[in-house]
Amino acid sequence: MVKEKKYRRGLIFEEAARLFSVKGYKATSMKDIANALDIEAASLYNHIKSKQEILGILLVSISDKFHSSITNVENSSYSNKEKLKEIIKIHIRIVVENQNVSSLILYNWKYLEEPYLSKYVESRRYYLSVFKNIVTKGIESGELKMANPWVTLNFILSSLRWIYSKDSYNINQDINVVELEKSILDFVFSGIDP
Amino acid sequence: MVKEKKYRRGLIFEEAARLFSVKGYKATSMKDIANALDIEAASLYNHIKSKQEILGILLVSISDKFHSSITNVENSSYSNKEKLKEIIKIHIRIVVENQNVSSLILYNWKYLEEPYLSKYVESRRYYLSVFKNIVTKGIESGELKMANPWVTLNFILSSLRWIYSKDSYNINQDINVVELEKSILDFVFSGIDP
DNA sequence: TTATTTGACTAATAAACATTAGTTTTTTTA
DNA sequence: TAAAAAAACTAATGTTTATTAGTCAAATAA
Repeated sequence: MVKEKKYRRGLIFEEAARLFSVKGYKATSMKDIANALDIEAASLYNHIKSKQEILGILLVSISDKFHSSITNVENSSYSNKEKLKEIIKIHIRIVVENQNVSSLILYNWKYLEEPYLSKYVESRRYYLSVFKNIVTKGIESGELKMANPWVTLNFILSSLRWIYSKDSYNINQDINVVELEKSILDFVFSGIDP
Repeated sequence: MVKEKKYRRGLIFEEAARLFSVKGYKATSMKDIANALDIEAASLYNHIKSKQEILGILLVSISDKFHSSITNVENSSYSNKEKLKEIIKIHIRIVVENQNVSSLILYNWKYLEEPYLSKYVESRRYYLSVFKNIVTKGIESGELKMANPWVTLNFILSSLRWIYSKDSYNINQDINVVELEKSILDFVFSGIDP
């Protein structure tokens, strides 16, 4: 054995996440992952059950983070508007701190199979329903602009999408996370008009 | 020959675009496309050169639409703010009218190979640079909120992303294109605050 | 009607793929 | 130092993949 034992499995997940994120799940072969770790493809199976298991565990882990964070906010005593701000901030943090895994949410969750698929879809559905609920109540109470809640929800979530990709945003380069949060919150709440 | 001759090639592109959009380029096999058209996979090659050619032509065609639309706006005599509004409107129209092909822009352009890749990347680069230029000038002239032009650009473009996907937005169901344009412009310019 | 073109077919190929089985080497533990 | 466990290896499997070659039938043009 050349590499330290304990972290082997973790390294596989890390490297797989990076490759899935760059090339996509389907375009990443077991050989690609193995090469990146300087071992043979077959050796991966001493640590993991299947390629599908890697994707499944990665996506369930990240959706758990979103799940628990929105539950915390929902159970807080904030106003709807404050809840929304908090959700957006935490959303940004989770994505920035788990860039490779997070980006799988945008596209590669498609390639999940059972039982991971059901778990993931349910977790996502829950997140969206709590999010939408807060938006709806915010609109009803006049804290947010009168508009279609579905469109509002999609606008907010969608406007966060660019932070998922490394080409359009590099954390260590242009702007830090705090500034990023501030800019995005400002845009989402008051738009680009001066 | 059972099917009408003239439209065969067009139908292949149409069906491929639909499948690429739903399953992804890598996960769509030539057999999938052929099955959807009730022919054998090998028969496709009487009409097209390769799977890669299909993706290439689809993506070049849509990026040409974006290219020419932004050139038209850039050459107009509108103010920067009006230009921006116009770009957003046209962007929405193009996506709504070419949903399957447009959605390939978000992810599947990754699978382009040369010479399509270079053409596509250059066209995209041009679009972004003109867009950013208008944003930058808008900020400098005080027509837009003082902020990082790069962040502003990404916020705007990103906030349009949800209209690419059919699950989150169905044209014939909830809301029509004109309403959609109105809502999005309102959110982008003045945010969700009342 | 005949000749030509178009578009379907079958069959075959070579490469890439995820995964299994069995073996050997390396590391850790007792 | 010996035994146990962990993790690498080689070899092989069956499947799926895009694509080519060659053939044949139907539609169109002469």
